[in-house]
Amino acid sequence: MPRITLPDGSQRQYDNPVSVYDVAADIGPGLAKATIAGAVNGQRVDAHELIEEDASLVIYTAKDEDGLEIIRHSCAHLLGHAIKQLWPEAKMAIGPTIENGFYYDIDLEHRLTEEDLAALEQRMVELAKTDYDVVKRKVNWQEARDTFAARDEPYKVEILDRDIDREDRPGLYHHEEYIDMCRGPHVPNMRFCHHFKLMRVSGAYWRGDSNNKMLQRIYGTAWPDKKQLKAHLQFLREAEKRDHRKLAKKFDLFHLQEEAPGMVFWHPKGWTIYTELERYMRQVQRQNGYLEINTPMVVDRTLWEKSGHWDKFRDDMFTVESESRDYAVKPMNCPCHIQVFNQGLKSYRDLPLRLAEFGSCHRDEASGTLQGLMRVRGFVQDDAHIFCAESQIQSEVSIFTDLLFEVYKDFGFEEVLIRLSTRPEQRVGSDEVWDKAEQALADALAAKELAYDLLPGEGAFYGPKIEFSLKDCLGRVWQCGTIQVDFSMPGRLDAQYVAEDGSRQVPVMLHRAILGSFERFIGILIEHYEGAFPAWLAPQQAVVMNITDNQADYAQKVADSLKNKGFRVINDLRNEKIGFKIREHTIQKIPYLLVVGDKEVATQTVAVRSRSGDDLGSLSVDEFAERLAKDVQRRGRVDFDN
RNA sequence: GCUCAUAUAGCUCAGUAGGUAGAGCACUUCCUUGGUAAGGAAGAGGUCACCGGUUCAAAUCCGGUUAUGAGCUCCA
Repeated sequence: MPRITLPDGSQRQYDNPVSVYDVAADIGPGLAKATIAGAVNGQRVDAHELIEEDASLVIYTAKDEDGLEIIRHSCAHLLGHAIKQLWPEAKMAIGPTIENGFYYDIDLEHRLTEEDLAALEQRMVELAKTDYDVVKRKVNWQEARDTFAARDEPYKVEILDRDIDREDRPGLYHHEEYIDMCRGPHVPNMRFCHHFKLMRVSGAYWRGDSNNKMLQRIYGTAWPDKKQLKAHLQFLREAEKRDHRKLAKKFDLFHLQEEAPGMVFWHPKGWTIYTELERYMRQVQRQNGYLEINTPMVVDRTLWEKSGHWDKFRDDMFTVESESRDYAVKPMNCPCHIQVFNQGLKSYRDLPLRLAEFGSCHRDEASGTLQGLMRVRGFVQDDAHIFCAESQIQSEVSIFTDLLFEVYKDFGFEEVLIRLSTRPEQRVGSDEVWDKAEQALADALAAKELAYDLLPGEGAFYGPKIEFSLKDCLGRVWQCGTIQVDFSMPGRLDAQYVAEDGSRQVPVMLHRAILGSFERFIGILIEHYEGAFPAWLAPQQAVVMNITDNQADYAQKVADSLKNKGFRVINDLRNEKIGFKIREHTIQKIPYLLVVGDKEVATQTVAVRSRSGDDLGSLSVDEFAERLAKDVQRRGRVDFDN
């Protein structure tokens, strides 16, 4: 006699066990029809699973996040159903949901082409159109294994053998003749899976291990209705236009070329953004107790051996040889910073000592990992190392976190993902030391009440880290800021200080960066602003345009006067119509367009237009300069120009 | 590094079934001096990524290399 409590607090009493679907039908036929699955006492279950005891129940429809995820998961099964019809020899691996969709990894000799993908999608459409019922059967472990062994599905058998307890009762979902194994829940009927699209095929290692066979991964996106599917595809098309590599060409910011893969040729406009960013970071660091240094780019191999980097990263380091000595181009700055720390005897009074460097680093990243500005081989970190006593860790982490968010605010970033990465398998330092380091970071985050994800095993080899990540135009996550506790390297490289009691102590080192690298951060910024940089970063802040040759001298004078005030101003005195010039510079997203005709010459003003097309009226040059100065001062904190 | 795809003028792209390359924009020159998103005309510009093979003949077919893109692995 189960008593069912619904989310609104109402209760329903039944004489016999009921399914989620039964309760939905009891509430109304519309809800019954829309029911995908449910949650009984917080546990997700299939629509037809029976509830025997008193329970709370949430009913999922396509409108719920959970319902949508189930739809996506079932689309993966649908893909499996279609694959096995078209390529019966395909071996099915796993088919989970991901953001916006799903994928299925399959082992298939035949290489799937674009046309195959279209044919596969077509078959999925046909299968889904029949609105067949999905039937779940819970079986014992042996029956599940026999089922997949009989169907020649070695990956499913391996999953059962390795990952599923012999006492478990795996769920077998029957999609007509196709059977998939899944914890579920899944949709009760394929009518929920009508709005999907297969996106691409790529390689993926079985169990995510590059020593294993590479399977073919088929990606799809799925939505509750046609409208949302269309909207998503539209979003992808729009995102493509914001791609920083595309915008870099459009705005002439930088280029990459074959002779220097993963290394950036900055053009004047891109380099202006870079140097303004650097100037800003230098100011931030000076105001926050950092001392800027600079260290060599090419350093003897023995230092890297001592630091431990040679052991772990030698394949990814560029090396050079000179007069029978081996050097490495520095892949990171920390060992060099310790060399600076080690000069002269340090006292506890010197701590925390914050050494900063815009450190140029090179890493010989695997060719397949390179990606525009986001993943490069040559880059500059806004790096700093804080040498401190153990007792100072938490406050330093805390101060740093505040500073990072202050900086990110200046760019208007709203979504920052925070993650705590803990000890990896290959590491240096004792477990005791790792315990302390991980605790220190967790405590600092807790004290700030910052929400974060835990990434076990993802830490650096010398210590755990907090990562602060931003998203690109497609929602891909890129680590930018970081702070890492390191109890190991200072000791390995003989750093010490004299403590209050006169004893020699090894300092703790905090590795930290706010932007991460200028390259990646600028890549993110280009996409974030879609090329419409706020005035303080805009390569060109204003353009002066004359209407006819008559005003050329005055236009030149206006531009010169603004340049003398320190602004980045260009003039456009070409023999073109004003509409043409406005169009060009609007497309180039220069914040301010200054038009001068006879009227402006007579009144000694400029007619100001914003890149968003607003007429800001006639201003004297001084008035305009004041306005621009204000914009520069407030940086990106306010979205002032839209 | 692995899987798949791509590589044609400065940019965006076309080039059907192998017969030594086209468009638009940009560029140069000339005309036009025009008040807020494209005025007109003419001209110049390419060893079709690179190396090799097949062929009478290769941008086109085949093999390799490099780079790029998507994803996987990696990421100090």
